Amino acid sequence: MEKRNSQDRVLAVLELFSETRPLWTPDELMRELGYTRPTLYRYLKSLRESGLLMSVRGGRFALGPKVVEMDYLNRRADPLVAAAAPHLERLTAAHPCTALIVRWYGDKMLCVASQSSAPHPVSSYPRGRPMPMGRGAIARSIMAFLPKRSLVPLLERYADDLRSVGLGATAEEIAVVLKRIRRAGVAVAFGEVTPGAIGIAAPILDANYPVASLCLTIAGQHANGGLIDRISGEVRQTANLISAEIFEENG
Amino acid sequence: MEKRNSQDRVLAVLELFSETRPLWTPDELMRELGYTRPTLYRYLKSLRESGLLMSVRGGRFALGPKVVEMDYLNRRADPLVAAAAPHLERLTAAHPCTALIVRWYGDKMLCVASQSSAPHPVSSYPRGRPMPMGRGAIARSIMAFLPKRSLVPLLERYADDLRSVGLGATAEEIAVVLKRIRRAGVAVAFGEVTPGAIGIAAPILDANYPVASLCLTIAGQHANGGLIDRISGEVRQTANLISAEIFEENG
DNA sequence: GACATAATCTCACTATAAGAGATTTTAAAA
DNA sequence: TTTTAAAATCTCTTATAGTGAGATTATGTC
Repeated sequence: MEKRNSQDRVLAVLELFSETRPLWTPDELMRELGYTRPTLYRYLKSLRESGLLMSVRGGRFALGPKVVEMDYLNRRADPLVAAAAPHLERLTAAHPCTALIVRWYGDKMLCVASQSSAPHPVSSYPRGRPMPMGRGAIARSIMAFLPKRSLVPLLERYADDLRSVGLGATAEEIAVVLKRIRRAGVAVAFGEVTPGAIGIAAPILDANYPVASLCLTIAGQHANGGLIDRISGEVRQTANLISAEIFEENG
Repeated sequence: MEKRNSQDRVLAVLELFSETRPLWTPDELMRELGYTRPTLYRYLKSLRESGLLMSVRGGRFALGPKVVEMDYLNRRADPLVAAAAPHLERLTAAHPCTALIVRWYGDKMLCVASQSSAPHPVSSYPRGRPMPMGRGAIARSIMAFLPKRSLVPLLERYADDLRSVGLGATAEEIAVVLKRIRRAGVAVAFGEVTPGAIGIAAPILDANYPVASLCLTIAGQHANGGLIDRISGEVRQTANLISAEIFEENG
């Protein structure tokens, strides 16, 4: 891997922790990162002392309590979470549904706020869990607004998923679909993430860049075309309100 | 402040974010940390690119989405959270109460898991929010087991709080109370954190060091001496089970 | 007590970080 | 639109720290 400065090297340790691999031994970290033993132990010492990592049984490391505290601070401070809360309240009062705010960062999407008025809400993607990028309304509502330079690598990476949900077989076909979504200002997906559910999502934009998406999920069995159209309008409008409130001047 | 290595200097930026001050401008960060402008901007660039910080309106920074994702990973990976879950389930089924696991790290306590069977549970201390150190059963259950070297600075720092809840007026008096708690293996507090509530807490120990506490909170109006004694026994026993399961060999 | 592994230390060498000051970019005001 | 101010980045010299090989210590197991 290319040479990096020291601060990036220590932060790179944190990048390794994932859902499929939440625990690491020092030897594994050394091998994966290419660091020597003294270097890695110096970084682990700093990360442990700051609370970002903690030791767990078997000589392994996990993300630590500082992370738990910082997430609490983020929940409290994120203007997007604050601005969205009354809108989620209103939308879930108006329809039996789940309403989510999903942030797009780096190349991941994750839910940062949600409310539900559905009878038995079960969230496969609770706050913080990265969502699948190649499928669903949320992903498409974001992709539709990404600049080409960011979009092209994503389309390549998720080509199989995009093909398998019937979005298109070629880059040209996919581009056509995304253009249509951009014009509509909203994306709709049927059962792509959660079987039997309809997702309706619109992007939240900061200077035309999609930083997040607002999504409503409803049960397929209750839906007809008219309802979907109405909810689509509300979702688009609400996403625009949130965008204006946070990211436009004099908002 | 004393000289620190680069990795600690960059992590020190993250330390500044707190509940009372969740947003910072670069100028404020420079002043508080004593860093020059180019140095701080280099650190901010790394932290922003890793997702640990994000820009919000008005040229300020907040903790970013990476923190939200890492908290999710911590919830999934923390063996304490996993080991405690069935016990919290059992305890909240047996009594109308709120049951919590609170981790002790650095000099802070924060809730990492909770369940409630109380009729109207309202948590003043949701996951991640630091809890007051000078008052309540949880704090005392932890303090009672801290080594003297860690305990003495804490007693000094929270002397006023400790006095105002009637624990003792002098270090000697407080030491007597903490010794009694250590012998009992459990601490009980009446209305010190949440008015009208009784807290009953026992430490979770790793090699005799208190890394966490298990606490049950019940409504004061339902309690009598016999119930408190019974719940105290269950809390102590459950905390010991959890300690054994996670921190003792062949657990 | 012996042995193996985990973790830390030492120090010479190498590389990078820091920061003063300059420059560029961005935002705001006129 | 222009001007001004502030935010942010860049350059480059100097100073400092980081790296890692190998040694040593600490810890755990048999």
